[in-house]
Amino acid sequence: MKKEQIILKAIEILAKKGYANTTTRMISERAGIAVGSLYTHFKSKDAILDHIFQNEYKKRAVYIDHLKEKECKHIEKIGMFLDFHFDELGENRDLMTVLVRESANPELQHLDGVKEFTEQLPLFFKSILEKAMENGEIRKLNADLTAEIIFSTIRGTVCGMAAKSEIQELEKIKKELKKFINNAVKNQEEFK
Amino acid sequence: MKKEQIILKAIEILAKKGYANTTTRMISERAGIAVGSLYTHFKSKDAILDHIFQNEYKKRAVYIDHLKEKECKHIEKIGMFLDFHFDELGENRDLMTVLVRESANPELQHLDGVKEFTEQLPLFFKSILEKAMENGEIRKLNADLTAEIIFSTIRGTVCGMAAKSEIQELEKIKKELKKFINNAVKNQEEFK
Amino acid sequence: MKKEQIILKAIEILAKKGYANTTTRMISERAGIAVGSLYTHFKSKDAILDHIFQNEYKKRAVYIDHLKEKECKHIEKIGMFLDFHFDELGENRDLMTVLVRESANPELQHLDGVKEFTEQLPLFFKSILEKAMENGEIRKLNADLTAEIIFSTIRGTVCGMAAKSEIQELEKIKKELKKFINNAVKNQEEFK
Amino acid sequence: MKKEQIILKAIEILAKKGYANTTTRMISERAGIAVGSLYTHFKSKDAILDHIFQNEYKKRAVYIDHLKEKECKHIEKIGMFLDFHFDELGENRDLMTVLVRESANPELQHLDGVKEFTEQLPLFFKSILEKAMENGEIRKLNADLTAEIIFSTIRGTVCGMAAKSEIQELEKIKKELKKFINNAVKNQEEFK
DNA sequence: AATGAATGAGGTTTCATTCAT
DNA sequence: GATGAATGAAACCTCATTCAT
Repeated sequence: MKKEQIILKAIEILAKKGYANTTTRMISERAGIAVGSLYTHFKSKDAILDHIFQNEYKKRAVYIDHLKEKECKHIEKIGMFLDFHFDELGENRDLMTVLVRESANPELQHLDGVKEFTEQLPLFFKSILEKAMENGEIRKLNADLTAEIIFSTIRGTVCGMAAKSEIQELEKIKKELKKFINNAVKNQEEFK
Repeated sequence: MKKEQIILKAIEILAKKGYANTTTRMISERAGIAVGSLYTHFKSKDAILDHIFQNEYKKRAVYIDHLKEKECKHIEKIGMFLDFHFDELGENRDLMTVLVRESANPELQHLDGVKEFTEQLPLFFKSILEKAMENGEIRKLNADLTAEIIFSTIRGTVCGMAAKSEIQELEKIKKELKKFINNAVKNQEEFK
Repeated sequence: MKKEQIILKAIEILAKKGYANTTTRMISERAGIAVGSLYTHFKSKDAILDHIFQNEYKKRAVYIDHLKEKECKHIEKIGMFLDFHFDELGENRDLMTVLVRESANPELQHLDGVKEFTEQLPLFFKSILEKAMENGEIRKLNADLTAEIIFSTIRGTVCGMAAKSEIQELEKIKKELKKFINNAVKNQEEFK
Repeated sequence: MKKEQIILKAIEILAKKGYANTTTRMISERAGIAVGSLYTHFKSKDAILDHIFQNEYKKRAVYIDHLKEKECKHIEKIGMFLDFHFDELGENRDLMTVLVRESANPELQHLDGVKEFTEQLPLFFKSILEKAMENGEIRKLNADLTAEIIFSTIRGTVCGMAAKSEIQELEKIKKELKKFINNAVKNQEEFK
């Protein structure tokens, strides 16, 4: 599908240059089409980014629904979500860079896809944290804030670090990050 | 000093619009001077941002030097640095938003100030973590990666959350974040 | 006939937006066909307008021929022509708006249909005026100029006013305009 | 004044090509400046036309105020206004062409200058016609409609004819048009 | 005949930077 | 030092037209 082909090439450039420094001409050239042809597939430059975020949000929403029904400790689900996230990262580093960077771009908060992505995912973390607290799996904490912190930690880590690293490093980073978050929230009492 | 006046006003706009969507005209108007006058104080638009980052990096470097000589548990120093960071945030929210957002902007990585800011601070965390590990204050961890994770966590949290919140919320966020990081790195053994 | 269907829909849009602001896509969408299909019926966008003008010119030419053979005062023929014109206006307001507006568009003067429409109709008025003068039906006047004035008056009135008015107003406008023109040209002597 | 220089050159092109077919580049080139410089003087392409109409409306409004205070037959004032109009036409044919043509352009009706021009002038004719009727200077007629007809007649005549004619013809056209309008409205009774 | 994705020239507008005053 | 009009490259987007299906 041509539309997806454009998205793929757009992500490459967006990852490297950032949204504001990516021109429609760059995208069209990389995609091997005329500038005008971009507009037969997307209403505007914005719409390309929106499409990317919508897509990725949907993927995550589906996975989260799947997680919700899983029978395991709630807190493990955050680890699983991290796995999912890092798998994606392994497969498409540029995509993650774009998601992470532009989701913090103030000029793009009007896009539905971006809004969903930045608002819904923390809500997921929050609900997991709340259930894990009820179950005594983790220490008492402010679910709202901590959910945002986790979201931010993941976002920041991916942006600042993972994007620059070699593939073989990813596994190490993931392990470190999981341990980091796990310790951060876990119920210290059970060690006593 | 006129130069500092420009910086102050520039930060206000940069925080709200992002670097790419901030024009030199906006800055000059807000600063109450002519566009041309910007260029008697700064070589270019870039240079304004560079100046901001240089400034802030120096402030942190000074504080870090001061911390290094302090006699206390190494791990407490991260907490202190967080305090310092959040005090700044309380005083100048816009500034923090700019630092955090633009330090992740790929188009600005050529600026000396930005480079120092993003490279040197993790090095500081790393050195603290290493010493704290030697001292048995914290669990064994990959100092490199964890330093980056902490940097990213702070960066992400400020950008995604602190910037939007009311002042009275800041204290709560800071406490939550300190506990989060503290737990994440601390030596679980001591609970046994 | 498909061709006429396209014309009909094109007129609707042309009336509302003007030629330059009417796109081939708009026309094709309104006509319920693909853009490409426009070009199986018409050589170009221009050609659509040309076809409209050709059509309407022919209608008028036929009516004028019919008038020429009529046995009545010459000057009454202008009134009759006005009736014919306003009947058309009553039936298809959009069409009249297009004819009137685009016949004054300098970028369309190269179209045969447009040229005929703007050049031939005044000639008709002129010939009537000349005969009416010979017959002493009207005052002495410059037939050339007055013919143009009448044409312009009709054109201007339709464009500026008739197009905006309610249907029930049309009759009033027509009466007023006929009286206006009639008085303007009539032989004052006969009142003495 | 540079702004007026741009207007002058813009009018030349607008007269020849029409608004939609006049590009900002054409205007800037003819005015001997860079494209971007247009925008230091005008907010947009629209604004150039608006400026033209505002200007001309003001000129007419001033003259009309002057006419109102004149002591003479009301109906003579329309003749005077025609004189004023044709004097302008003699001095700047292109300007008149633009005023006349674009005042009928549906895509420009949102401009304040255009609105004033097309709405206020007929109101002036109307008020003259009403007073002239009270005074028995002219026959009984619908002042509203006739005012519009006169406005349209002038507009149409200028556009369709005067714009194309040689200067020496103008005087003839003006005389013919004055007589035309005069007869059209005058009180036939006085001839009895 | 009908389609509609693809084209690319060309439209309007923005903006960092310069320079004569 | 300060000014702000002028610059022109480059941004996003439109649209009449074509052509493979």
